[in-house]
Amino acid sequence: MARMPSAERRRQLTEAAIRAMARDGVARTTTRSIAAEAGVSLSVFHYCFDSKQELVESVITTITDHYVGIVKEALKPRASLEETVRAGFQAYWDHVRAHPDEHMLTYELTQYALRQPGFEHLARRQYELYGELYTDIIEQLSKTMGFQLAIPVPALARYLAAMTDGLTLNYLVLGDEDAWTDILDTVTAHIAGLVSA
Amino acid sequence: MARMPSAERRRQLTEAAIRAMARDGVARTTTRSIAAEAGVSLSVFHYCFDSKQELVESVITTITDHYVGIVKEALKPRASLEETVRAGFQAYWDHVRAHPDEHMLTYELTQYALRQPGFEHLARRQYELYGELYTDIIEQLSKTMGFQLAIPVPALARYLAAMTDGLTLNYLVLGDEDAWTDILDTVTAHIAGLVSA
DNA sequence: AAGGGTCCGGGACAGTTGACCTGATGAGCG
DNA sequence: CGCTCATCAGGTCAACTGTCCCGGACCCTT
Repeated sequence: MARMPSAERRRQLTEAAIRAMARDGVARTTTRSIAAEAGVSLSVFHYCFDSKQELVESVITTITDHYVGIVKEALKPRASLEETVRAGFQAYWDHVRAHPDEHMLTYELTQYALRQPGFEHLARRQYELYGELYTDIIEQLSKTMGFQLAIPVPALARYLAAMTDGLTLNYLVLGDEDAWTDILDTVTAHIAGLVSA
Repeated sequence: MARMPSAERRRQLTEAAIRAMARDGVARTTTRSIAAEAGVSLSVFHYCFDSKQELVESVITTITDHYVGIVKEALKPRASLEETVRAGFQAYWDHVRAHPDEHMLTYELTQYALRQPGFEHLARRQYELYGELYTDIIEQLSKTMGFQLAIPVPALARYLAAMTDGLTLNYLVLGDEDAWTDILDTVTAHIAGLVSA
């Protein structure tokens, strides 16, 4: 094995853990399978992390930040508001279809965190970041395109975050891509309707 | 312990498993803890179920049917459509607030089923039933109150199911009951707007 | 070149879990 | 009164998991 500083090894183990968890599920992912996925011995794992929980904490914060980056990336201002919203949803949706396991993992980790004593704050952080993410998007678009909202920004942000979350989970369970054109259209129209240009 | 036929004992063990899983989480629930919760010896468990998986299957179908019953119960026709929708959501929401663990369990079981080889169909069945549930509700209300829909019934049903699911999960993670008045109002208004009286 | 901190490997350990078995006891039904 | 079904206590077993220890290899500094 190539030697590398602990910090980098930690990052490598975190990435390996995400791959292993996305593939096998959180419950089936052991310290041994993570070490194997990273191509290092089990001892290295405990050299870099004091415990498995410490790694899971790293995994949760990493994948949450990653998720936020995905959504932020998806939304770029376009000609009309409706077009912007539609394209943003489409870009997000394309990512979900391309990496379903990774998105499924976010749900698993949420529940793992909620059940693990002392980890509840990580689950809350995850969903608070989702809310803040949509708050930022709304305010950014509001400045760029200029519109008034029918409801308070935090309420809209939370609604959008929750709805996107529910739609994603529903898709991950049921699949059936064709069914989503109508639904995304409905959502887009709704959002566009909530603002008055 | 009182003697009872195997079938009834199975039901009792299933209920005990739901309580134990809702309290401790699916991952921490062992055959021993379920037997203890039901107040029987571990032998009885294996007398009634060939394996733990057989019990989990029973748990998933039971809790899914239970959930469907809850939502069906929540929706009773009222004076106006908007009032009906609002009251239905409120009744459902009251149940979520009263039994958060039970609802959380439905999410855990979905993921358990998706990860357990041979159990994927149970997760799909769960979400298909959600879709059918809302389809029934829409058609029932459509007959009772008489209205036309702006989008296909299956699409609306799936959208409602997914949105409710997402809102519930968001609430279970973040809590903060006060924030939901605005959101439920928005949802209600949206649904009412999707139909033309 | 020598030393020491950093990193890595193999192996061992203790605890838990699901599954299974045995043998015995009781309750209720035909 | 049978005999079957249901229950129980107790223990065994193999597999797996997180954690830890010890020895050795590597690399940078002095």
